[in-house]
Amino acid sequence: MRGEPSILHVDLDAMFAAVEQRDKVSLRGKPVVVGGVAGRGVVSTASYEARVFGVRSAMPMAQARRRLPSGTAYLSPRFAAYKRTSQVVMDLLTGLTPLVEQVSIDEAYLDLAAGGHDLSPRGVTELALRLKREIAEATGGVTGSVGVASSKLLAKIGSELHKPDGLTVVPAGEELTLLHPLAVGALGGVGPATEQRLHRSGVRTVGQLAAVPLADLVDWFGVAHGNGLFRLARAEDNRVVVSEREAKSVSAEETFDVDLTDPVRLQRELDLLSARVAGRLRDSGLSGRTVNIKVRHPDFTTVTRALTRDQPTDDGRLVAQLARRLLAEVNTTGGVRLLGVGVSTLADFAQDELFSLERPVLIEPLLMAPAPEPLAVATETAGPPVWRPGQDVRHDEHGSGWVWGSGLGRVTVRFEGPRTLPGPVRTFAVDDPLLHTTDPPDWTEPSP
DNA sequence: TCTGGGGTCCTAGGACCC
DNA sequence: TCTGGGGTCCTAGGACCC
Repeated sequence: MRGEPSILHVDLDAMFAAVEQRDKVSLRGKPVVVGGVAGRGVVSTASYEARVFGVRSAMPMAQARRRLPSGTAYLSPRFAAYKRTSQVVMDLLTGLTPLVEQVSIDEAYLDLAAGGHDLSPRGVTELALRLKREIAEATGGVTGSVGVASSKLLAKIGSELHKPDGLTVVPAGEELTLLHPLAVGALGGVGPATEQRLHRSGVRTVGQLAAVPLADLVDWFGVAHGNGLFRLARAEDNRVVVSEREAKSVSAEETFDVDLTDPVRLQRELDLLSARVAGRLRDSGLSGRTVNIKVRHPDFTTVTRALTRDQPTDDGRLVAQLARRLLAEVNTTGGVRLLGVGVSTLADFAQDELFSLERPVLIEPLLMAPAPEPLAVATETAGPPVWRPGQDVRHDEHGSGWVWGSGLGRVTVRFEGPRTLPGPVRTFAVDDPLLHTTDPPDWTEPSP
């Protein structure tokens, strides 16, 4: 918590619906719902006209239809349009300060202290009003709600307080006055489960939460969450505004209109999801070592399986192969409602000079040699020499050797162990590295 | 015609290493 | 030779956010 209200939170109001109403005049003033229109879809965003009927984000679309009057527009999301609008707003924000943290397509935190602004309550109020005006003008009528306070916690609560098109400035020193009467659910990180547990102990407001001993909170929620709640209830929040965040995982999933049972169909869906994930990895210049799958059964129970390799990949076929192996561990005879594929433990190839030209591949197991004879291997490629001779060799206690590396073209591998049988020279084509990519066997580092 | 899709963070237990 | 303790990595599940 800072000594002045220097953190600003902007949240665009019902953004998906607002963009649709902006782009289509006939939708203005009418209930609009954007989301999954098909059988098992849910509401992404309901316009304020639709919220009057109790429709909310994440509500099943079927339920929303039962509540809403005829004449309501049910629309599939147009993400490209929302992204363009989002970018217009983000550009405005970066004009105010270099320290902008985009939380989602329609939300961001700004550190005004990094922008050299007048941080008095009056100064930030004028700045926020100007920003709101500029957002509405630049987007053609999409409004944003703004909160300015001494911490992320209070700024976010402030932007929520007078939606839509709202503005709340919390002067330093008034944080607790604002915070304590609120319901515990207003705190970020307090979802249905936490709220229920708190209610069970008679804790309904943030003020009541602030009276709960730390030991109880840790007991109920664990160390991290317990401590977090204890601090938030006191408006203690030192979280900084971070402009760049590294991705930790990439995933794709799909809920089927009808539960799937056909194993062939399941494998095909898995392949498609794997290709989607791998494509997005490559688009971002990323690759990952862990492949995850997610299976949701018809009764909504969800299981995950994961497998971590030694080397990262962004190859859809390899991801699919590993995903299939994981799926084989899951009982799908009762049907599958949702299937998901993810890749995590991400690596950034661009940072590794050795791999800057080509993607790494694992060449098939090459040689059996008597243990504990160390293997020395020289490799050459017709293309750029991406292997350093003698390096990148792995072998296990049984003497099996593998070569890691990257590159296309013909690769010659010579085995030059001092007492190894005269090394066979093997040459093989790596014109398609994917075909030579195999699952890494377990291996141990050669002892020096 | 209940319950999306993309993420992040935390926990707990086991394996493994020193 | 009745028994350690810390650290790291991995897996599975769950809560939460937009």
